[in-house]
Amino acid sequence: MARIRAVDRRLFLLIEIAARRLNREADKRLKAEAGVSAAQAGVLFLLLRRGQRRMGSLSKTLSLNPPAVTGLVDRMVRAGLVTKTTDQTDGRGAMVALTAEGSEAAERADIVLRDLNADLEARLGDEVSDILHDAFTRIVIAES
Amino acid sequence: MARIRAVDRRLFLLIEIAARRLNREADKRLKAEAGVSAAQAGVLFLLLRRGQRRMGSLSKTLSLNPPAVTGLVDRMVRAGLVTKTTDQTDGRGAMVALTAEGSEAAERADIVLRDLNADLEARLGDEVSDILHDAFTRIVIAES
DNA sequence: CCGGTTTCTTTCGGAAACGAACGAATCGGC
DNA sequence: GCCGATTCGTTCGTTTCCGAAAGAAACCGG
Repeated sequence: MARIRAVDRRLFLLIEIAARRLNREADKRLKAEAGVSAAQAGVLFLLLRRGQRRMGSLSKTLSLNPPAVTGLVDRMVRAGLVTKTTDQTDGRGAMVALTAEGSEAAERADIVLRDLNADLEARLGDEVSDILHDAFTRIVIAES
Repeated sequence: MARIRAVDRRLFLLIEIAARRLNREADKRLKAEAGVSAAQAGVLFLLLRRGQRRMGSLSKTLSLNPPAVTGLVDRMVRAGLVTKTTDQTDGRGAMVALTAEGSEAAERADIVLRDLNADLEARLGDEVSDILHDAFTRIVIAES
């Protein structure tokens, strides 16, 4: 409790700490139950829901700098989760798609994410969850 | 907007993306106006408010793993912002304290943080800010 | 059809974070 | 007083992310 008061009235710092905790918890569970990291799960989730996507699209959707996407996808290719090929309609673009193995991992990750989400929302309560959802959606949309 | 729907109903992913955005924005402003990174600002803020602290205390308060604190503080020592000495009362402990230069940087960082906080709260509104504050405090406290 | 611009991605160097494993110092039971 | 257990911090190797700059491909005005 005393620990909290130290960052009291700095919502910004509080969000960083909370995000770190949530990410650590999610990463641990995802690695144990789906065999992928939290960052990789974000990519898998998108590909599962929206189909194959270009690097730039992943970068924008996940709000990651292009170099971060390059590294992340490269490790996923090495792990056999996705393939990276040249976009047929635009030779500059690189298209990322799930492999069979990647699809299975994505399904498992999806279950874990759903579970984590349920836990989190249960901890917060429905009303607060909705407000948080709106607030963060606004932050993510803002100046995009 | 379409971009948001992709992570819709995954509060967890939304928080991660939002935290990344906020951190990137804060890091840029802190580097420009206070000459320190966002991670360093967190340490400076704590030392300014609570006085010298041991590594383990920083680790717990900021919810960072011990190795992360070692690296962070080492870079800050190299930058002349803090000193690291052996705790007099316990030879195992390492005490971290602000230098004169560090104090000045901490004051500047504090101003920037206050500013960022005001921006964020203005964007969210008072009521939502309070709810968010409570919610994240609960997350940070939980199972600590 | 061709040089310049724009768009997309990668390379580079560094900061920040993690888990696992290790060494040093203290503490506690005997 | 001593020795095992605990606590504290660091080292190691890896992942994830950033900004800046370079490289490659497509587009476009003349």
